[in-house]
Amino acid sequence: MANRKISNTLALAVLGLLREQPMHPYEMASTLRERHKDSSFKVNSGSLYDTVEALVRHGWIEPVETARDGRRPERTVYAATGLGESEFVRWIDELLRTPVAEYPKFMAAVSYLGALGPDRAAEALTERAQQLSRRIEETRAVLADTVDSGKVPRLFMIEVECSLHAWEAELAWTRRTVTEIRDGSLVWPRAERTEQGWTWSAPTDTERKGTAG
Amino acid sequence: MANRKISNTLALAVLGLLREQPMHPYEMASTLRERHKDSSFKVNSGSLYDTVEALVRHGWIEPVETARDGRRPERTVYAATGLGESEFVRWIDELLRTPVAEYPKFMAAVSYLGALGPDRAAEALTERAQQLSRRIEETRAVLADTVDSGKVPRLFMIEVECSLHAWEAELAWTRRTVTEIRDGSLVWPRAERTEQGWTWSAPTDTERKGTAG
DNA sequence: CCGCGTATAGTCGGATCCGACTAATAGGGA
DNA sequence: TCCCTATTAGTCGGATCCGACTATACGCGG
Repeated sequence: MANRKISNTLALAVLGLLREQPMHPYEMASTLRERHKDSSFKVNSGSLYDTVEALVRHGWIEPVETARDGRRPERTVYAATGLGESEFVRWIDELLRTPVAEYPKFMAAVSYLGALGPDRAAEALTERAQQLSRRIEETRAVLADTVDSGKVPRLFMIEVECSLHAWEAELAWTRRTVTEIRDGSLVWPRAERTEQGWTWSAPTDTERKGTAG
Repeated sequence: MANRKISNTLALAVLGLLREQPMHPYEMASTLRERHKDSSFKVNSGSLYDTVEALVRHGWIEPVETARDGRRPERTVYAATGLGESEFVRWIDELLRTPVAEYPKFMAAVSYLGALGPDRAAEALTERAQQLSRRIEETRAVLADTVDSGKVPRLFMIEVECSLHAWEAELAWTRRTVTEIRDGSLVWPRAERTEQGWTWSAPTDTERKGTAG
């Protein structure tokens, strides 16, 4: 069915760009990259062209021109329709208002943290913490170079602040968890099979790591 | 190509379950729900059966029995292979170690917060804050009923703590942003078309909302 | 003026995802 | 006992996603 509601947020980005001016898909992709929006939207050329077609099917955008420059492939230029402009705003409102379940890969892995055992788990999380803080520094640098320097209004990069905040929170949790593993406050139970599923028992004091203190 | 690396984390969940004991797919789904793991993994029946097949193709799991109970559809029971068990641990390690870009829907919407105008944006974020805090309360209740009451070891629900932490951070950012919109510290520039792309200007003092204080 | 790397612009086929559907049985109230 | 619903178990076809690929043009060092 062509009428399944559009869910890919890349369509939101397309709509946002076409609200400013008509464009062909390749230009959308490069504009998004220029504006650092490729950290909020997964810009994949294949998906982009599919998304544009889906938007046309829904009547949210329409082709306005098909130009050919020399013998390069044709470029089809699209523009937002009135419907598209209003749905753009409605969709943003909905996405902001209503939290939906997301399934980040990190959460899946944390879910089975136990399988690594305390030492390897702490080591892996420590490495993540390093990479996260590097990424945070890089992002701060981008903000300094765009917003703080007055090149771009803060509102236009507000999502960068938002994800920065999220990463900082993740970093804090990660570091805290490493500490709790090392000082023994996050206990590794020993699981055992019985006829009726699983039981577990807290390790005895002598089994616990001696690093507590 | 059947050899594209498995990326769906539902496969991680399957592996985690089969490491405990052989199971048929439907039982995997219900076990995951019972254990509240359906908040870290998107458990969709269609995807589940596809994922199981992919795991078989990769040799990470294998069918061990095909039972038929009365005239019900056949149930195929699977077990993890040695390869599957080791890849399970390796995969978790990798997912923990290396942060990867995710594209949450919220971030996409925040990216175009400007399009709603200050009043509607603040209103939408306020509603989100309410829903988030409700969800946080519910999650706390689940933790109280499982971990705090000693029914389940903390390590086995650690991902719930992790996502709780993430939601709290999101809630904090959301509330702070509402405040900044209302007191005028997050400024709405007026964008204008010129021949050379866009310019913007900060609103004059008299244009700014009078709620600042 | 000839390679050669990079930018431009988009296509294609297969992998993946998912919701809606089927179909049988168990349980429980009237 | 008979119907209605919930649970058990899985199938199917289409929608979506994505990486790898094609093909032209442009700049520039030698």
